[in-house]
Amino acid sequence: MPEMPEVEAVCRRLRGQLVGLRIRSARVLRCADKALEQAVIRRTVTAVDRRGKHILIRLSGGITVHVHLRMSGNLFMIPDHRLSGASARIIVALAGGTGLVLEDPRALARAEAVGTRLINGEMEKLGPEPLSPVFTPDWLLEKARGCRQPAKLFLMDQTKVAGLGNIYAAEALFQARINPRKPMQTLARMRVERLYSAIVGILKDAVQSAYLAYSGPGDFQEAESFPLAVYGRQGEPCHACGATIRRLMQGGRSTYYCPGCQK
DNA sequence: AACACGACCTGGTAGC
DNA sequence: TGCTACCAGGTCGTGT
Repeated sequence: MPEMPEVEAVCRRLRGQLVGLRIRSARVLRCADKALEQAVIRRTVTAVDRRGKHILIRLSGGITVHVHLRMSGNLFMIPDHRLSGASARIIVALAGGTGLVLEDPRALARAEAVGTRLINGEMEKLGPEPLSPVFTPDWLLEKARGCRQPAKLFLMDQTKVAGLGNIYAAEALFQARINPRKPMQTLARMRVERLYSAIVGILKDAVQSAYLAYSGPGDFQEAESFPLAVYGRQGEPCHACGATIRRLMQGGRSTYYCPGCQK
């Protein structure tokens, strides 16, 4: 479910509530190896970082809890660690009695306790953060050169740009008026620049709205107040040109696009 | 190298 | 109502 903006909202919220707290105990029900319980006990949370869609909870002693929410995961604090919900997969009891919960009805989320240096090395394999200065039109242009990948799959590829998922990739392509099937190498410079602007613009807005809407528990769908131009709208008219929004399959996922606007 | 596809999981919903 | 089929914001491993 969550893409970068939702993961960012999760991290910002956790950062304020979790940093400085000591872990009393942890209970792994699913989604992680049992070894995590012993790896985190009696350690203190020093920071909460994000890289792409990955959440990195830094602990004292050079340990990081690496969490990926995948499709339906959520991570939030509860006032009492004994009162977690039905789909709680990992429950961490903190000093003061509060709790940190990894919740995921589908149990596809994953967590692991690893060495901080090791996981930082792994994260280097990801593409740049789209809202960081490293991500530039030239960088995108360079990556697009000689790349035969369809534009949609390129945007979903976390080693190209970190954090875009199925929704925002589709929305960015719509805004840039690029057909999702178009191979990256065939895009003229101007269109790549337009794509760059669309990615940055959409993610900035989405981060803002995800942060304002996100309250911890509950799901992101309800919290989603970001206006979607094409995603999930197949059969409906395009707001820009009136053509019917279509759905196609790419890499086993649905892609939504406007055949009138996106050439 | 570049793709397709199944696996991992459960829940919601549309259609009969 | 109750069943089935399909769909879901992600990633990985395997096979062609």
